[in-house]
Amino acid sequence: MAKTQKAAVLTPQGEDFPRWYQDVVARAELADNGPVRGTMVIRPYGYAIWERMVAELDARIKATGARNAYFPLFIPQSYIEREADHVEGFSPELAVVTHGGGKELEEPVVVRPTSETIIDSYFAKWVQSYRELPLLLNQWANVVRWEMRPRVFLRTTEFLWQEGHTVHVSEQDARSYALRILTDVYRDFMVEVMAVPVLAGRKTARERFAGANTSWTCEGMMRDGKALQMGTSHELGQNFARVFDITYLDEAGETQFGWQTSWGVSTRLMGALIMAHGDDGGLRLPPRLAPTQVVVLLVRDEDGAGEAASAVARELADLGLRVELDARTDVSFGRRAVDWELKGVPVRVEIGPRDLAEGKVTLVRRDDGSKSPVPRDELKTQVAAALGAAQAALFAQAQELLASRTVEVGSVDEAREAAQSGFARLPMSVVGDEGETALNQAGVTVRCLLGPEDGLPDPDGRDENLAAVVGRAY
RNA sequence: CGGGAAGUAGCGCAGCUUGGUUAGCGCGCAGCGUUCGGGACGCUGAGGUCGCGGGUUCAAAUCCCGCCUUCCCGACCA
Repeated sequence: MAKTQKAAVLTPQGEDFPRWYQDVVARAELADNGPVRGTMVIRPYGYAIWERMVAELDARIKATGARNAYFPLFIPQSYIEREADHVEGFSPELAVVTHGGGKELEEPVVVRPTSETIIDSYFAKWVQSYRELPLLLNQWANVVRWEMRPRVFLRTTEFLWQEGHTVHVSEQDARSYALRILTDVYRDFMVEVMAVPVLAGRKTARERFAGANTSWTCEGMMRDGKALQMGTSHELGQNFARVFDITYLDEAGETQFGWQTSWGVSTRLMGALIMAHGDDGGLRLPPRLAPTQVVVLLVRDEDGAGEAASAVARELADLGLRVELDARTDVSFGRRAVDWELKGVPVRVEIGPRDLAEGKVTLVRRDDGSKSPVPRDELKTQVAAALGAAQAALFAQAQELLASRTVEVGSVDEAREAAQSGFARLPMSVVGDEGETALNQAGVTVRCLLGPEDGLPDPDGRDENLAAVVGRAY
């Protein structure tokens, strides 16, 4: 094969991280921009990854007892306006429909930015007795929040998500459910499937969801040291129950307002996946999430290599792995190798005449680029081992990044400085309200509050007694 | 929404300052041939309302006005 100059596949991360991100999205065929500002087209490969996320999350959500339902895209404008904090938080980013059927509507309808108000108006109708609680619902839907500064997957005007909405008999019950979602659904998925270490903590008052009493979050660190809020779970108290009149009769026959939660993760997780693991060669997918875990790459169809490649692909698929066979020998080997690397497929099995003659195949790991000859009869165990090792290695690398770019500081000034390259930790009592304002003015925010040993804070604990993690965020 | 940059073939760009034949180049794409273990090479070829709308002019990719979109930096958010 003629030697040619190896052009950079992507803008290197170190040169221009945002540009690198754009390049990956385009070259790995994840998404395109839509024609309307802030909208996106999710391409088949990107959507396949999202579908894997949905499958894993949906199973965990259902394991907590929630069931799926679907509520309308259009919400009467008056609904949104009922809860004061909620209106104030969302009105700047609402898309409002004023015309329908060729006529001006008597009451404009809002395209849902989130569904608390419409779902709660039905909860009010459905909930009668303490015997029916808790009521645990989830919906997979698209929502619209008009964005000033859109960025594919991270901040789009329309995005896909899951939003859970629940009603409980007590504050305690609502709280423990909100926390269960945070840890057993979100954190578990992010850590175990996405291989992204996250800090699970509480939001400060000013970072809270519009209408919530308490917001809990999972924050991840991207490879450029910036924070990404990957999922949130909110305790809504009785705020919405009071305005939507969600009441039930308790055991004593007394009328009570319900206690509520809401929680969501979105296609922003795609951005987290890209930026937490991607390198200069493109995406690096953790095997548990990858739509294709193993690609069997036929080098050249000679001496029975083609048959051998199909046999290997079948063999691996029979193990229950997600396998793809690439027998496109009319496309050069190098090009195909680069393409699969861009797409982040965790393990590649290369088979050509040379391997065949030696009774082996070549196993290549995407996460570290290692190549090793593997005897045919050891292939199954070696592939399984490589997948396990790749999953662990990606998590370990991300964890090391988080650890090495998080520093303990003692003042707001030091925190602002440290946040330029990662996270800073300091007591919230040192930050205070003025400190938080000062940080915000420098483009830095308190990402979350943590308890002792980086654990979840005591829900009743005061902010001043907690550790603040501050950083720049997407 | 404020400040900056940019929209010319699928992608990346030149041409615009100083208006004037048929709008070029690289990559990609199609056909044929030679290749084939890390983005192969040659030949032939297809592909363009120059972002959209208006204006100036005998003549606009080029000059003027408006709008849309994208990227970067700030205020809001999953």
